[in-house]
Amino acid sequence: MIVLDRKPTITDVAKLAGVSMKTVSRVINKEPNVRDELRDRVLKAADELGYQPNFSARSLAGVRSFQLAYLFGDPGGDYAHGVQIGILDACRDAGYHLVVEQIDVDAPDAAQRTATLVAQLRLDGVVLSPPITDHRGVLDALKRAGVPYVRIAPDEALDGSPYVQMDDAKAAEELTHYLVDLGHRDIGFIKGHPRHAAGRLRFEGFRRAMEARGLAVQPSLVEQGTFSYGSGIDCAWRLLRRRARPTAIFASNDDMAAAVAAVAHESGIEVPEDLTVVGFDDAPIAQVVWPPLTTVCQPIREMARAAADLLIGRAADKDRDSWPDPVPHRLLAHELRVRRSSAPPGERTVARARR
Amino acid sequence: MIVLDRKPTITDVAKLAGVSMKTVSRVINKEPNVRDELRDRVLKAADELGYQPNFSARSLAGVRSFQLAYLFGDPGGDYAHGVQIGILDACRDAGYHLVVEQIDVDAPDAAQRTATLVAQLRLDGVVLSPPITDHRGVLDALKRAGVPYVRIAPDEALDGSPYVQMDDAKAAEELTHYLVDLGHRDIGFIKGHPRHAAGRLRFEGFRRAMEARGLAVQPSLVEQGTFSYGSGIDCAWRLLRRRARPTAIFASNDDMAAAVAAVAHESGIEVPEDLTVVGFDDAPIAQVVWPPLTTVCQPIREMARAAADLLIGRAADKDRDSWPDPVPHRLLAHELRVRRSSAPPGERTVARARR
DNA sequence: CCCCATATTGATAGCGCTGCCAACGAGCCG
DNA sequence: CGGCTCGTTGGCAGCGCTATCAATATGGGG
Repeated sequence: MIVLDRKPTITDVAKLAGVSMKTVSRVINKEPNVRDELRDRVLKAADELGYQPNFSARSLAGVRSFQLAYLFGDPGGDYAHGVQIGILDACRDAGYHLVVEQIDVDAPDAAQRTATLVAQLRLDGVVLSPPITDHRGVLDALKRAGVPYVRIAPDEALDGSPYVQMDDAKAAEELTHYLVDLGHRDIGFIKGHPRHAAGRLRFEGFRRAMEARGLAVQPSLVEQGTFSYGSGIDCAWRLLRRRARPTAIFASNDDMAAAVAAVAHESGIEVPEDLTVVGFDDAPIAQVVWPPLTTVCQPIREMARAAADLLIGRAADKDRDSWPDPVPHRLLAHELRVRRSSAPPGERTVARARR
Repeated sequence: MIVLDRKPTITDVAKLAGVSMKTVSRVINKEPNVRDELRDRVLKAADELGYQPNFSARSLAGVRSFQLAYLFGDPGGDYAHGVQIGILDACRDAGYHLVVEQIDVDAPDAAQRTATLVAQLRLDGVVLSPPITDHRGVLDALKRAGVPYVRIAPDEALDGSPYVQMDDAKAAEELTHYLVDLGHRDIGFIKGHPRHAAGRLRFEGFRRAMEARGLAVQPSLVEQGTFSYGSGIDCAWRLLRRRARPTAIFASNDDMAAAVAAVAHESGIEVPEDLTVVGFDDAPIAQVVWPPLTTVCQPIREMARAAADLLIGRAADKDRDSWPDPVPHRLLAHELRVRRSSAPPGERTVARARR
């Protein structure tokens, strides 16, 4: 181990290894056409000096920056945090760094903020998650700047950019079939935020499954939520104080399902004895409320990882200035998680619902 | 608005404004000693071109990078997310960017990962939150690299670096006094992770308050948790199946308090009628369990903001290569949040506890 | 045995910006 | 009025790296 009075540069490594700077650069960047002997010498020299490339210089001089950015909207979310962890997994493996930025979807300057970000930082790619994944202005700013981006769980998939998603509709179908198989007929549904694709798709899956079983979706049992716990509380009250109360409630996410459980509890309705409650996402809250929620596990972390990997892979593929055709996308598998918030409807509750 | 066929550079702005690059640089960086007239001309030119400085070039050429990093350990946490939002608030205002990195405290390469990070990226500062805020190896790596850092809620405050915290002990004292004032005498306590300062301080505050009121801390009513929901479950079981059950339980954070509420519920013990449960932090979970938890609001976001502001302020203060004396630190105010999980002990429960 | 395609290596010119220092004028003191 | 400081502006080197292209070596076909 050799210690310099300053951070070692590529020049130091080159001198020590007795090769040119360019050869060192080739080795560091794993470029081909370097003899094994030289490669070893360079690697050894770099190791002895504890050399680490300077990312600012790299991105200034070259076409790659080894930097991704993650734009998220929701300042509160487990969701955003999960996505971030997934991206970081990918970055760690690829030697990338991650810059994060929080952008309020409803702020008028969302697009401007995005434009500024990509103008100041050379980025190899940007990952977007809902709700900004569907923000026109943000997408346009990215497109104009020529920065590749991948959308997670996008609304209109067809903006020509790659995306990563799970099959929300199919998962909702499966969950609904599960409820019907338990014996539920009068199933309440709490929709998600109208602007989120996931919300629409989950309802669509529910609708399809009900239809497939010859059951009607009763409009009076469908409430419009926004994915927030608070909206779940409101919807739950409306649903539970009907005289013909449903025997099961399908909430479009776990936050709202947790809210339903809370309202039920407060109303003296036992879950799952008097009411089955199911959620969606398998968020942390699902295992922390009483009873733990039956839900669908959304592979957030894996989706985010896949998104970042697409970006990193593309950046590695030099001299490409557009995505391959067809545009890459990934569909990740979900999984039904049956916990204690679901059970067959009791006699009592069926009678009440039928009344 | 003038459009070039490439991103405008400082040279473009200089030409348009009819001044030297250096003057543009001065204006962009808000340096003094530029005549107002020139400043206006430069600003106007920059605006017309839509000029944005290139951060890579800035950090390569200069001594500032306008970049902070946030190192966090816990991959699951609301806490880490809250801190991040606070840092982003500060960054947004100061025109900084934030790089994030997740480092497992227990991984043997934590220090190495930190060293690599700071060797690759020129950083104006690093924010640390528990538990890595107390990781010796990480702190040493930062010190060796000469990168300023601020610790949030540090354990041993005296490593000579600035820190931001709340008064955990005092808050715990207040919460305990509140419980005693309600009439509770037999109060169970669930400690936090032994390696976290916050855990120790909260217990210390509890102990002091009990002593001040002439009450004994019963060792049999003190359990060691780890801040996790799961550990809360275990501790709650142990506490609640004693024949002399406490009338109140003080959990060192909200996750564990939520666990206590869940166990109580499962055991047929009503909260708060049969058992008062209080937590700490005012995490999202506190308002999402039933009943909502009485807790102490920890100003995470503000603490993080303050930490980032210290770093940014120091970076702005050119040619300083160490912190001013005395080393800056901030103590932020907490607040008691009384919700529905706490009530005076009922006759029945007092009788049982006394038995 | 020569020529050209291919593999391997090096020299050099910047990338866009800031640090340093020189240049210049104005104001001030003695 | 000389010599000084201070405020203001510009010139230029160079941060650490990669892209480009030239230079050289290697090998096969004609």
